[in-house]
Parts: sequence; structure tokens; C-alpha cells
Amino acid sequence: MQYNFNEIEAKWQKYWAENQTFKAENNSDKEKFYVLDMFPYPSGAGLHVGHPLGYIASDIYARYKRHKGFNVLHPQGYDSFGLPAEQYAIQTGQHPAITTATNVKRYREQLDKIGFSFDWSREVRTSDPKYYKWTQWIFIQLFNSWYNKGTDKAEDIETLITVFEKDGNATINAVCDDAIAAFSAVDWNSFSDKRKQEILLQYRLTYLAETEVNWCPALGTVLANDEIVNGVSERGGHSVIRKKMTQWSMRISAYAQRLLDGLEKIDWPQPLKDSQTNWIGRSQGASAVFNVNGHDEIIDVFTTRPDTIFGVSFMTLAPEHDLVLQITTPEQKEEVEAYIEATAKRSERDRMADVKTISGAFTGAYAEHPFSKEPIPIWIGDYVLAGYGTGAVMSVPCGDQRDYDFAKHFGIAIPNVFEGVDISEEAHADKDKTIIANSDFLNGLPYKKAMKLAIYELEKLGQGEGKINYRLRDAVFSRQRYWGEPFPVYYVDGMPQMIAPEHLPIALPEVEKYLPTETGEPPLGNATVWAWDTVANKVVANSQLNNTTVWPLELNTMPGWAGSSQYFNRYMDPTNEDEIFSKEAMNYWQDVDLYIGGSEHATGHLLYSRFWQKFMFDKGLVPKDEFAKKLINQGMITGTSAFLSKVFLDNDKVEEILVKNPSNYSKEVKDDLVVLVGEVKSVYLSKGICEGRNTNSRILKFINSKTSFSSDILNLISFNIQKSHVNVRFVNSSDELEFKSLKVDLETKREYKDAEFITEEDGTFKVFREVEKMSKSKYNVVSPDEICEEYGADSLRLYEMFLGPLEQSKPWNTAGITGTHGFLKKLWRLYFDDNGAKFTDTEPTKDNLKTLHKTIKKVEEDIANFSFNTSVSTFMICVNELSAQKCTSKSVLESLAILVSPYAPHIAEELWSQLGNKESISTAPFPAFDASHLVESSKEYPVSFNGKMRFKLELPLDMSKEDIEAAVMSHEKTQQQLQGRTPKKVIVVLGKIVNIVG
RNA sequence: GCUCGAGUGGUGGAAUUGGUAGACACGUUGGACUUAAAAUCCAAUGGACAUUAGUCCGUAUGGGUUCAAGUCCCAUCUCGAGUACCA
Repeated sequence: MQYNFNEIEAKWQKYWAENQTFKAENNSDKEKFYVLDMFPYPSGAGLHVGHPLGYIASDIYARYKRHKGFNVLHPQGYDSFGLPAEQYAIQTGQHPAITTATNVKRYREQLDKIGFSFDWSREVRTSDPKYYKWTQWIFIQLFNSWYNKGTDKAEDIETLITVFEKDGNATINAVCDDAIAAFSAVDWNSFSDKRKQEILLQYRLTYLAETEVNWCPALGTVLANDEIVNGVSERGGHSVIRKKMTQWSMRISAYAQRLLDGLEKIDWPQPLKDSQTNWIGRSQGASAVFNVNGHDEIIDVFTTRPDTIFGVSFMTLAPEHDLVLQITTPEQKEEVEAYIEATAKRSERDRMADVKTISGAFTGAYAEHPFSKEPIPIWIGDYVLAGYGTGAVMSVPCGDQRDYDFAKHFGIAIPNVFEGVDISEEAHADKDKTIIANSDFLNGLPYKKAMKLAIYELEKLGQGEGKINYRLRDAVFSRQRYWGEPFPVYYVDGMPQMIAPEHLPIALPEVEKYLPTETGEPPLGNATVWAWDTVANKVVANSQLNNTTVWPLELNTMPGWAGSSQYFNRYMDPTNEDEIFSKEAMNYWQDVDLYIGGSEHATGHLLYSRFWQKFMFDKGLVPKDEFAKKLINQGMITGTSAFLSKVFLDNDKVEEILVKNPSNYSKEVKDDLVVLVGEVKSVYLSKGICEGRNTNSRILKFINSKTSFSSDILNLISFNIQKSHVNVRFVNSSDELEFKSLKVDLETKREYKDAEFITEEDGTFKVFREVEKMSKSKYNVVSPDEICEEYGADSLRLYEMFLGPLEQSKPWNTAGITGTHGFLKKLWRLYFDDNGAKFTDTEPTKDNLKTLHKTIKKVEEDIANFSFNTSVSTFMICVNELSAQKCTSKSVLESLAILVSPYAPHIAEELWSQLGNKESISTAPFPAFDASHLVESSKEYPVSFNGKMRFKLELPLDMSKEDIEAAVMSHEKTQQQLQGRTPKKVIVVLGKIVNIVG
């Protein structure tokens, strides 16, 4: 019986689908286990072998947990809103929904071929109105909430209104917009409805605000900070500028501290936690208020070093700071305005790239030092960022390098407030072990004490307080795109109103064009049926707009991360139309036990999801305030590109002879050169030829063998070699080019029909190889379909795991798959030979059991450590050993099938059924490890001399240290090694090693 | 610049708490089977010298701790990821 993997895999994939083998129930006596993958964006290119890596790992884990008796939830879906489908729509007019559906279908086919144990009955798609209904619903919940710092959680907006009606806003301790004017209860009750709404908007967890945003003109949309890489858009690499726009924002800053604290209770990779910590950027210090001489205005600054407050010799404001124009003196006006204009012109990117140039301008105004009451000059400088802190700093040149450089550049004084520290060359930023000097009441104090005292004194003056500042900004939530979730929002007199949840979903309207309108409105501005009828409660034609009952709807859509911030919860109850999920489903599944996905989502999806989860926790919707207990980042699989080296004539020389100075050369030379150019056009060299010594003469010899040239031309001309990609599918496991299949490469559209190949001595042609990112343009993409076709899904699954540690990035090389494929064939031959089944009811031998239980132990340890690569080699060792032992014991082979089943489920199912089982192997109990089979009576001790192993000696394990020493010392090889010397010391580690020193 | 991670054969990578470096594969070489190829099986495979036994050198580099270091400590170099004037 042959291992016919194509037939076997098709058979079991069909069986699983028909029997809904992996459908998870929302209630069960079994313990739950939730294994989640980051759902894919279905791109037009389909999957390559790098994509399924994480899915294979999570599938192994999910299948293993089923064997261990858990009720496993292992869903999959699609993050199907996104820019590529929209851009394709702009180019072709094709509706993004159609493109998306086509891509989803293709993804599903590819995923099915790999044999994942997904519960497809729970599939979600973020672009499905049935799904985004609940994304809209959460948006409404956020709108109807505010963050109470007193209780440290989100609360219903009604509770805020109640307080306003009773006490005004004086007692409210909320996370809200800066600088909300104080009002009393009387004030509040006398405010117009519109005024009340405006005020409430400043407290809501999602709010409209005029914000400075990252505007990408090429994409016609706003981008979040994490969508910008190196100053250009992540998608497409277009430039980004700062622009003020009215946008929806999410008050994620309210959760900054809780997002930080939460990291401690989740088992996520440290680098990922670190990048979230950096992103949130907590810094502890103080705010200090400086009065401005001759003005009512004050300058509020944040500092992490209040202990150095006596070292302040100037203040610096960001050029964009509101106060700048008010305080600038008439004499300085011209200079300041010129400077502001100059900085405004510089793009964010320029400012970032150019850190070294120091620039600024003096405003002519002075602030008053809170303690010394000395006047302090106020400057503006672009090293102070408007977006961080208050946009103003108290500059302490002796303690901060940037302040120091600024002071040096403009000749400002640099007072030293540190005891015994030299600041003639650079600032002294070190805080530990530093004693404060020249600082009045802070003199002689170490950093920590000085800091406390300075804050205390500031508070006493009413000019400051201890403060914690976060880098984390509120997240802009509006996008000027078509292919995203519409907001459930309409506008009455310019004020946003939520549509009642019972009328959701608000479906995307049809538009003729997917581009922004001519007046610069987002694509939804093109929709003709996009107005809200507050009587009929439905979307109606724009022509019915009457500003009494029919109002305009929001034209922006939500960003890509909206749909992905709650999908993991929706999987628990994905078809529920009445609630986002039922209480029962949520109480049963609780949270994700294992989440596998890429680290590129560290400060995007994974931060926003944690934020929404905490909000939903505050609202009592979910029982856990962290959605995923354990997270693993799978590494990237890179491609191994192949290169041909092509021969070129030295272009300058050719030009010289034929174009520039043809008269200098004979007709013969010119004629020969023309022929030569034609001959060389498609000559390729094998790797060995390029690396050999006489490459040039080899080429000459080859060319001359075809047409003879005069020695004149051959002396004149020289050859260059250039490497160009060749499709990896034409290269075999020995890096040799396969001429047979290489005629016309359809992907590179390059013809090799007339090409000449200069081969190695043995007639083979070797290519160059290099590891690069897997990408279409590098012709190194390998699709899982071809692999499944040729070697089978089980071989693919094993090979992807066998490549190396899950979290590490590693190169793909199709050649190696013969290893795991060969293993599966060998496994098969353990059960069957040409005559059929080999297994019998014979009792397993001691060796059989030892091999089996060794394997069980190792595999369970490996799965617990997510070390899937080593368990594949353990299987190989196991099969090698059992083959050598000629094991035919049915009980051993049955256990082996279950062990392998999470990794190679198709072959395992087939073996299981051939062994006579009627049910799927998927819930068969995992073999129990029995240590008694591994008990050894003796150990082959390595005997080392000065740490170098020389020989091995088999000794009983229960032998005492003294007896071992005696046995080793009396051994002839020991005497041979010592050559008469007496050892200084003999170290015996029981069960491990013997080391003889001397 | 800062933060984090990593450097082991021709290649991917193994190596609990410091305890036989290179498991398991790929590739390469030789052999068996075959008219031939594929498939399969067997053997060798870190380097150098010796080719029988053996000896020396080897985990990026230089030091250190230890009976014993890929593993721990210090310094240096290289690569990768994240972040960037954060007051």
C-alpha cells in the first residue's frame, strides 16, 4: 500500500467538513480553551507559504488541546475592510465588496487545503453589515460614556449630566479636553441644548474635535501615527503633512495607566510589552506655572526634573504655542514671525531628520521664576513639540543636552546646580548620586529628596503639582475612505447625533466613484442616498434633506482597526442578532487563552483591542479586562531568491566604438562588435564560472566557439556580469537550474528559449541564492497550493514547523521539504508494506515502549514550550527507532498516530481508521506518559580529563560516587590518559559526568 | 542616539538547572538496486594533522569566574526589530 497523500488529504478534508468535526459548542462539561489567530486581510495575491506559519502552530495547539479533553474554540474570519480593495475599486470601478468576496473565496480554498481545524460556522467578516452592526454599536456605547477618574472607570454619560445639573463641573474629576471653562449648576441649566451638547462632547470617550492630523494627500485620507513609517505612509510610501481637521477621536489616553498596569498580568512577549510601554510613554515629574511679566497669561510646563528648577535660565515654547503671538514684544515681532513661518514650511519629516541644527527666536518677553522671582527670557524653538506635554518647557541647560546646546548656540547663561560636576563640555543628565547646589532650599539634597521638596514648595505657592505625563495621544478615528464602517451618526445643526441601536446596521451606501468629491469631501459625499430620516428611522435620499426631520449623515468611515478591536469576542457568539454576544457565551468562553500573530501589530491592533476590552469591562459587558492571556508572535518566513548572472559587454566601450568615435576603429572591428553584442545578449554563467579565476577567458572561449572574431575586437572589449532574479521554481534542491522547465518564465515574462548557458564542468548550471523578503517582485514566492499538490498538506505543515523556532524569522527553501515528506512515507511504511497492513496484536517490546514514552514526554514538553520544531525531530527519531526495532505492535502504533495527529492530521486520521477505529482521531485521548518505561539501570558516563571528554564508560546508575571513582581510576584508558600522573581531583556528578583534573 | 533580541558546520537548526557541542533534516560524496531515470536502502560528512590507535583547534572577538562555559560576568564588533528632539 502506497502513501497516497493527495487522496488521503482530500478524503479527510471532506469528512471534517461534512461531519462538522471542529464545531465548538457554547456549553459543555469540558473545560474551555480558546485558540485564536490574527485574522487575515484577504489580499488579491493569495497566500504564500509564509502566511500559514502561525495558523499551523495554533492549529497544532488546538488539536492537541482537543486530545487533552478540552472544548476548543478555534475560529477564523477575515479583516475585510481595507485600502487595497478600495484602490482597486478606484482604478477599475469594481465594487470593493466584489473584489473582497473573490479574495475571500480564494483564501478559503487555500486554507482548506492545509487542513486547519477551524470552526467555520463562526466565520466573521468585518465588512459584513451583520458584523459591523456591532462595531457601530460599540461606537455608540463609547459616545455615551465618560471617564471618571474618581472611580477609575468609564461611566454612563447620564451620570455626568446628573452631576452637572446638581453641582456644575467643579467637582468632576474626568478625563476630558483641556481647558473646559468652569460652570455652575445654574449655568448648566440655563445653557441651550446645543451648548450642553458641545460641553458633553468634551467629556465623551469618543468625541469630535478639531485636531492636527497626519494628512496624506496621495491617499486622500488621515493616517494614525502607527500607519506612518519613517515619515511616509505605511501603504504606498506617500508623504504625509500636518493639517487641522474636525475628526472623531477615541479617548484612549484615559486608559493609559490601566493599559500599562495590565501588561503585568498577561503572558505576552517582552519585546511587545516593551514597545507598548514605550508607546504609552509614562513619565513622572511635575507641572510648574511661570507667570509672564507684564501679562495675565501664565506658562504651564511639564518637567521630569523639578529638582533642577533653580537651573532654569530660559523658557522655550513650541513655535505653534498659542501664547507666542500675545507675548512677543514689538521689537521681536518680525523675527518671531519669520521663524514661525520658516518652521511651518518644514515638513514633519524634515524636522525629524534634522536634529542637529539649532534654531529659535527670542520673544522679548520674560517669565518670572516661581521661587527666585528672577526674570527668565522666553524663547521659541522647534525642538519643543507642540504635541507633547504643554508645548512649553522650562529650560535647564546644565541638566538637559538639548537645552544646553540651545543655550550655547544663543549665548544664554548656563548656571550649574550640581555639586562638584563639570558642565563646561556637556550637560549632566545623570540623576543618581547627584547632589543639588546653588538652589536655595534644595541645596545639599540628593535628586529624589530635592524633587519631592520642590514639588511641595510649588504646591504651597499654588504654582505647580506632582504630575504624570503620557506620550500616548488620543487616537483619531475618522478616515476619508469608502471601504470602511460608516458611523452611526447624523448631524443636527452641526451637532453629532447617534442613531438608536435598534436601527443598526447603517449599511454603506452605493457610490458611483470611490474618490473624494470635487469639493474635497470623503467618498461618501458621492452617495445620493445618504441622509437620515428621524421619523421613519431609515437612510433616505439626499433630496429629502429638510433640516427638520431629515438630516445629513456622517461622511467619514471608521479606520482599519475598528473591526479588529472586538472580533475575538464576537466569535463567541457570532450569529447573535439581538446582542453583540450573549452573557452565557461570554461567561463560558471568557477570554482568549492563546493568541498567535505577527509583532507588527504591537502598537496598533493590540493596543486598541486592549483599550476597547477595558472599556467593555467597565461597562460590565465582558468578565475580563484583558482579552488574551497568552500571546505568541510568529516570525516571518523569508524567501530564498535565485539569481542568474548575465553577461554584458562593457557599455562605455561599445558606445565609444559605435557611437562616440567610430572613425577611430576599423570597419572589421565595428562589424564584429555588432555581431558580438547580439551573441552576448543572452549568455548566462553558472555560479562556479563567475567565482572561478578565468571568467573572462571562459566567456571569450565560449563566444568564439560559436562565431570567430578577430583578436582586435576581443582585445578591445571586456565583460561585465549582472545578477537578475530568476523564478525559484526553476531551481532544484542542489541550486541547479532546471533547463527542462525553463523556456519562458511567465512571471518574469522573460524568455530563455534562445539563451546560452555556460555550465560547470559537469554540465550543471548553478544559480546564486540570497535570502530576501518573500515578494512577487523578487520571484521567490512559493504558494502553499503547489506544495500541497506535490508533497501534501501534512508535509507542508511539518516542514513549516521544522524550519526553526516559531518566533524566529527564517528562510524558506522548498528543497528541504523532502525531509519531512520522506518522514511521512517512512511513518506510513511502519504500518503498511506492499502486502498491506503490518500491525499485529503482539505485545510491545520494552524498547518499543521506551521509544514511545520518550516521545510522548518530549512532545508534551515541546508543545507546552511552543517548540514545535523540536517535536518534529522527535517524531523522526521515534519513527527511525521503531523502524529499526521492526515494531508491529498495534497498541504502540495507535498511540503514535495520536501523537502525530496535531501536526499531520490527514495521515493520522487515515492510519487511525485503517487501525480499525470508526470515529475521527481528533478527540481520541492523548497517550498517557508512563515514566516507568524510561527507567534505566545503567548510564554511559562520559569521562573527561580537564573538561575534555576522552571516553565513555557504562556503569550502574545506583553506583556510589566512591565506587564510580574507583571504577574509572582503575580503567586502563584512564591510566593511558594520565600517563603516570596523579590526578589532583576527581569530580563525579551522579548520572551526569566524571571529570578528572590533573 | 535609546530600548529589546540575536551571532553555533556548506544550509535550516539541536543542546532542562553550567556537565559528551553540532541532535534531526537539507545538501554533498561514495555504494546497492535498475537498460536508464525516479523512488528506496546503506555508508561517510565541523576543520587540521595522522589516515590504525590517536592528537590538536573549534559556538562573532578579547578577557574573566569554574573541576567544567555555546550557556554565567565584563568589554568590543556585527546583524535584526522597535522607537526617535518626550522636556
